Amino acid sequence: MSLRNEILQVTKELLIKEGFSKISMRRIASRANVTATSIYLHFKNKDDLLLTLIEESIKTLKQALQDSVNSEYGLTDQLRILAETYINYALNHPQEYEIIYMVRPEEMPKYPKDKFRDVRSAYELIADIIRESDHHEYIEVEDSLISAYTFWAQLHGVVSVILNRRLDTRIPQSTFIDQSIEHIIRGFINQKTPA
Amino acid sequence: MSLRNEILQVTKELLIKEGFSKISMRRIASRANVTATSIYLHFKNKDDLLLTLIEESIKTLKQALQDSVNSEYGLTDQLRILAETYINYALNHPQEYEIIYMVRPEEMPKYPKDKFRDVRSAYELIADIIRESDHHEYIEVEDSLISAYTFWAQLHGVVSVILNRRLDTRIPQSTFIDQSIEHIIRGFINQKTPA
Amino acid sequence: MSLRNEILQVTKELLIKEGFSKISMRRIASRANVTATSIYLHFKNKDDLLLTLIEESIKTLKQALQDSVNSEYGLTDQLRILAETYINYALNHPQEYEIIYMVRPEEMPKYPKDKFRDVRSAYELIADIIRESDHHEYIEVEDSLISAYTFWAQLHGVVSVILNRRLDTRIPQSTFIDQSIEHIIRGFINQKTPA
Amino acid sequence: MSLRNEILQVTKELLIKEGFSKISMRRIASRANVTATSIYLHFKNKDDLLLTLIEESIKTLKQALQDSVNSEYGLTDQLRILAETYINYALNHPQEYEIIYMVRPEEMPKYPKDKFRDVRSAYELIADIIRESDHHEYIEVEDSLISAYTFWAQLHGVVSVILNRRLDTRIPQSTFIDQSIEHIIRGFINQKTPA
DNA sequence: AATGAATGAGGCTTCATTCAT
DNA sequence: AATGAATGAAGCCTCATTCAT
Repeated sequence: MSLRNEILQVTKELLIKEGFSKISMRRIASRANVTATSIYLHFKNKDDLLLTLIEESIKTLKQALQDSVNSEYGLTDQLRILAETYINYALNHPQEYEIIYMVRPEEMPKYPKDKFRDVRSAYELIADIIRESDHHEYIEVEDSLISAYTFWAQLHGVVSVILNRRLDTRIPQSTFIDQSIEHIIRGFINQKTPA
Repeated sequence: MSLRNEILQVTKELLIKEGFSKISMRRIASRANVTATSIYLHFKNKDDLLLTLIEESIKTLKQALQDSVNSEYGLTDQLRILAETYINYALNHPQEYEIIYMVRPEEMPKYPKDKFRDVRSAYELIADIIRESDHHEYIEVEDSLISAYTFWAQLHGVVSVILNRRLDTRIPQSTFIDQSIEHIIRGFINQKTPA
Repeated sequence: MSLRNEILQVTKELLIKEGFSKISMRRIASRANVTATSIYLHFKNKDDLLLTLIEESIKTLKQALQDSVNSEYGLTDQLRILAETYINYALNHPQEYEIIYMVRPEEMPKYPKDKFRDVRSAYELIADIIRESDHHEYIEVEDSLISAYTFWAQLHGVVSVILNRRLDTRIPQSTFIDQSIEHIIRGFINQKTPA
Repeated sequence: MSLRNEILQVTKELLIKEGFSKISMRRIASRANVTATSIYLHFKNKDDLLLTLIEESIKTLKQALQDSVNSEYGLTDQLRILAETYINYALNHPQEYEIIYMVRPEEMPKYPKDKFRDVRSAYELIADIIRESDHHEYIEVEDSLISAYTFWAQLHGVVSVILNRRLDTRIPQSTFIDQSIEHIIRGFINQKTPA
């Protein structure tokens, strides 16, 4: 593995293990068995390194979602698969997920706006799926973009609770996930609350 | 305002404006127009200061939720009101919310376990409401605790998206909130996904 | 006990328990259950407090030595009793001993010269005893002052080793003391090294 | 001179000139005309710096003692030479001596046990010499280890008095040393105190 | 491509002391 | 006689970064 990639990898690990505030050039360097100075041969500065990380992470999440799209699924199945994909990605790549969604913009100096736009395009993907669905009879879609965000927000909530270790220890994680997905999907079905 | 309160206030502001990692005793002191040393007259150390903040924030959130409980409501109404209360609290007290739920445990050295338990008791409140409801015919409650966490996770997702400024600028915040609550409540109604 | 005495007592305890460098006005105050400010009501400043401590400690050591002098003893017995008294005092009042002899003058800002002179008068006491002794046949006393210092130096060495916890744990302290006193006394007996 | 050595040297000087409690990273740096940060390029932290100093000092003392051992000497001569070597070392390397014996363990956080053992091995050296001597008829050696400690304690006392500047100014230092060595050696000769 | 040395800023914390009450 | 609030200096240490090699 090239040093550049090693640095990126190490940084991801540090991020998830010790949190954003504990990331330092020295720590990264030490983990990668190089001098802090060496990092500057591959990245302009700390911001550059972190932004590179963000970019790459966004790319892999988008790819994972796109790979789970199949026009042959019905809408419900498609949403369920998207939800599962999303949650799986987040739990299997907590570092990347952390970087994309859980690091507050304020902590990221000079986080450029076009990166944000890049992240948003992931929701467009979900919005497209909902919009293009044939199954309008089943679903509430006054506005597919809002629905996409609603869908995502709920998924993000589920993931956050787990990644932040706020889930009650008495609850098995898989049960929580299954039931959450069930709730989320059901919320999208076009049935008004019974009178 | 007493200096103690001023320090707490300033810290909250710093937290929301610049993020957790930018909080420092010097910065807090400077904002409060005192020497860093003076903070130690009111708090044992940085942890003590942050934990005080956490404790107080948890208290106010729990109070807000408790105040919104009324046994005369039907379950749906009660859940809706809880959801609204929760989201309103988070948006009106972003600093407090941030402290309670969005700061990663890793960033909080020695975050004591009993504080965690304190936070959890807020979910128990929700769990109790679901459990004690008369309206079992309407709701899926195989396990009220899991349901409470699911409910909370979804609310947390909605709040996170907004507080983290990840909501698409084309979407009005209030519309997003209303629709999200609708989805969440609907997900709890006892209707299986149509075959 | 008056607060003034309480402060002196607490300071002595701190000195022996935590070492000179750990003594601080705040720590002293906290141990005495008063505010740091209160110390300044009884002592001009930290130096004043420490010097008071020194003065009082010197006084008690001198008194102990003087009390162990009895003109009816023979020289050897008198020296042995002085040695025992000295070592006992040091071990029973380690704080005072520490203050008098083991704190380096450099650590004690503005340690006044007349205080040093006061300490020295303790050796004069020993010197006097040696000088006035009838038993010149037994002892090497070309210069009683030097002898007094030699005597003291050896006692001090014994005490230092114990107080500094440098004595090998395999050696019982009492055995070490007994044997040391034996050696010291014997060194004073007027017998040339066998050819 | 390398900065590392310069730092060690400067620290030794500070120790003897201002005392242990006045040693600070800033002061050391300032004396060495570098930033405090630079010290950390050569030593992990303050303890590491001090322990390095200790280790090196112990090594040189042990070497000096070992070099003065010669199996051709008689015991008395050997002890006298050891005593002279010891005192000479202490007076010529006061900083090192200070570090090894006069700094209280309490002041030295995390002073590792194996370092203590290292120091002790110096006494074992003396104990060995006494034990292996042919001249048992002349000497009291119920327990050579205790004798070694007694011997050392007395030497240490002599050195302490001088290094702590407690020797009466009327007494020439060399006279004091000569006479002290005489006393110490004589104390070891196998003659009971006359009845 | 990589390093070692260095720095200035800033992190948390404790210090002795003063001042108004 | 005692306190609480406050300060400026200093303690140890880590940071991101630069520069010469």
